[in-house]
Amino acid sequence: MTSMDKLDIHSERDGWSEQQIVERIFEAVMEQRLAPRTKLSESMLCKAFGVGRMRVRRALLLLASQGIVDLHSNRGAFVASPDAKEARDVFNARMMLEPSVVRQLASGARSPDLDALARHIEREEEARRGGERREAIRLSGEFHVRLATATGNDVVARMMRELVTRTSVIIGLFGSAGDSSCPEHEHADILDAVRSKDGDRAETLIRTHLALIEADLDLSATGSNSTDLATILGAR
Amino acid sequence: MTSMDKLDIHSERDGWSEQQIVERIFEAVMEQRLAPRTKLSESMLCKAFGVGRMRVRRALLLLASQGIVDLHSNRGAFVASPDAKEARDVFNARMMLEPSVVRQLASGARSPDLDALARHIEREEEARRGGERREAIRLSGEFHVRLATATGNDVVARMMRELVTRTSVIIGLFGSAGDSSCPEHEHADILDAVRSKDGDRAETLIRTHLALIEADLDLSATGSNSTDLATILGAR
DNA sequence: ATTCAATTGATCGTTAACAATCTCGTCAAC
DNA sequence: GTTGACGAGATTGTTAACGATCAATTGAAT
Repeated sequence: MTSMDKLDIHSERDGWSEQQIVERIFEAVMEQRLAPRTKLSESMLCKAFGVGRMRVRRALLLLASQGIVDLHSNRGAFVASPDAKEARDVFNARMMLEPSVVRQLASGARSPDLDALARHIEREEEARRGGERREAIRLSGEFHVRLATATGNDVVARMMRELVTRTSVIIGLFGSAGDSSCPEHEHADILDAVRSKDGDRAETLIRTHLALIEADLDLSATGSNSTDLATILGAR
Repeated sequence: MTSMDKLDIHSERDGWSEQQIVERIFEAVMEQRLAPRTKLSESMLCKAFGVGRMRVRRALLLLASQGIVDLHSNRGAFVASPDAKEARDVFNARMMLEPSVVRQLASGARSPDLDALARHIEREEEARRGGERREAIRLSGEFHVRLATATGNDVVARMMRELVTRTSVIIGLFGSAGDSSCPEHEHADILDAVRSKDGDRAETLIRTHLALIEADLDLSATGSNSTDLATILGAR
């Protein structure tokens, strides 16, 4: 139960609660259906969700506090477009957290949680085989979140959720041509290491896993801001 | 530059900006001037800061998203009162992050940053000697935040800021009689280890440092929520 | 043709009033 | 004496309208 869950659930009889709105935008960003720099106009969201401006603004403020969207005074909300440094910071933070997470899981994790992870990996590979790219991307990120939630630590779980989502934005921006979701069997390997209580191996595996994902990025490329140039010089 | 800093600064000609309000409440909580479960009524805050209800609500929502305050529908905002599990989760999260932070600093940190940390420790001991308990508590927590900011990783710095503040609340709730701020020379020792590029020692020192602080808590005590009774008795 | 300035249109930030909900004090019934 | 319901008061959630700010367009002058 993170602090967020402590917020009382508002009446949902009409429209969507703001948490649901946050969730939807969260997922859309993770699935890369909402591209960075996409404008999220208030009135647009109001109509889309059928709610008042209040809830939309609260949702946007919440998303902004998590680095998913950027707010510009009197100009509106936009899907975040992190620069190269921010990308490195996010990966660095994950490099700090995730090895400890899997090590802790290897030390002692509940079987049901591990089984759920195994099922998750199955769905993941299923989606990948089925060619459902969006679903595969989403599930691939969600796996890391589930690793964190499996520790039972809600604080860490919330942090990972935020970091993974920001990673999705980063991959969308800096991902090279190759399929951004390239874990292949890596997730399964990590889970195997956890199951055999080999903390060292699990830690090493997830380290190389993260390093691989980061290495697949082209951080020197057109930082986020150059989108401005593209927009100005190009179409529109 | 964290994502928060990307938010444009609003006009400050009248009253305080919401970020300033957040900062003030943040500090008040860290200095334990605002006790857990303290009600933060909107109208009260409006008068206190001389701003409209809008800014107060945005500030409260932001604080709620960071676990500093709890929001209850139609009842208002209250300073968070974490339970024992939440306390353990926060310390666990810090145990995951901070060793990596000091190890990274030991690997390579800029001298000016380390000098600033040294000066900070001086002010800290000065405040402790001077008997300024509040300032000592605040500086003691801020030291850990400054460690994180010294890495140059804004994402990690923001996380640490949140974790440290929540730790302040936790100490206020579960701290045993003894002075909660008992680091003595530990901060200086950690900085020494970092300066001599002894990553292993720095990691060990901060681990024991955190363990000591956590051990000083009485987590079995009357958790924050006397609602425990209701929960224990099976109410709800 | 290019540049600069003013106008226009749209969007956001703020305020004020209204409606819904909860707390607390009072009072009657058991 | 305790328990339950009830109503006044206060506080929050929501809505609607206003004012402010910024981007884009239009137009003229160089």
